[in-house]
Amino acid sequence: MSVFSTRLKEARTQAGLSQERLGILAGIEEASASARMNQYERGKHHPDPSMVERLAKVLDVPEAYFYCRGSDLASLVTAYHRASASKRKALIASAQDTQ
Amino acid sequence: MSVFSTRLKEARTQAGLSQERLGILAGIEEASASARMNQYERGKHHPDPSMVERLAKVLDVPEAYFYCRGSDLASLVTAYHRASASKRKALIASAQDTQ
DNA sequence: ACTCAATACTAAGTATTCCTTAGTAAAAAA
DNA sequence: TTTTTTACTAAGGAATACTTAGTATTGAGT
Repeated sequence: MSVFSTRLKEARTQAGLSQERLGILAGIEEASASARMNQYERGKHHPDPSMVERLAKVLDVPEAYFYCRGSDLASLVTAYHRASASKRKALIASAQDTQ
Repeated sequence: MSVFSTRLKEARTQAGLSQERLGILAGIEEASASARMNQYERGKHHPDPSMVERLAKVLDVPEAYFYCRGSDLASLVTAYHRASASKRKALIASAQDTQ
């Protein structure tokens, strides 16, 4: 399965949403939400950037999350996304310093 | 301009490559590398995941980099990508702990 | 086990987007 | 200024996504 599919399913199940419900919340027509979301999650098709943005918003993850290969990086970007401004600053700072 | 376009140009110029040269290094036919890369960088078209992967490899960034809205997150994921295993571990750890 | 409802999934055709071709425009180097 | 490199674009053919119309599968309730 593709990285995108894996992360999408991960975040969706975490949020406790069905494929169809997530699609509707992200603005897809009711009639096609189920099929489209399933195609994304099975890796049959890949959504365009504006759909990725809407999915990210509903799931409270940054768009970058969907493209993280390792679960370690995925958790890092999600933690950063959900963190306070001061914690974000601390993370950036420690990422910058060599060693 | 789209987030993708912005990050692509940023990493390409950082690497000191022309649009065409980057495209060729990423495996695009010489004849169409210039046009395609320009379309990506101007936001006219968006490459599929396998092309994103090849561009990321050439530019030494994680795929997620191209989808980072803020330059702060972009620098975080790039730093993580280029860091040693032990530094990665440290970043993950500090991201996990609350506060 | 059986039924009903919800959820997951799929094929096929139309709609949309991308990739290639064939160039022009702009910038940099000689 | 001329040449070369780099950036950029329109248009059509090629490939991919979206919609429709369903079929499986799972889970809850009886």
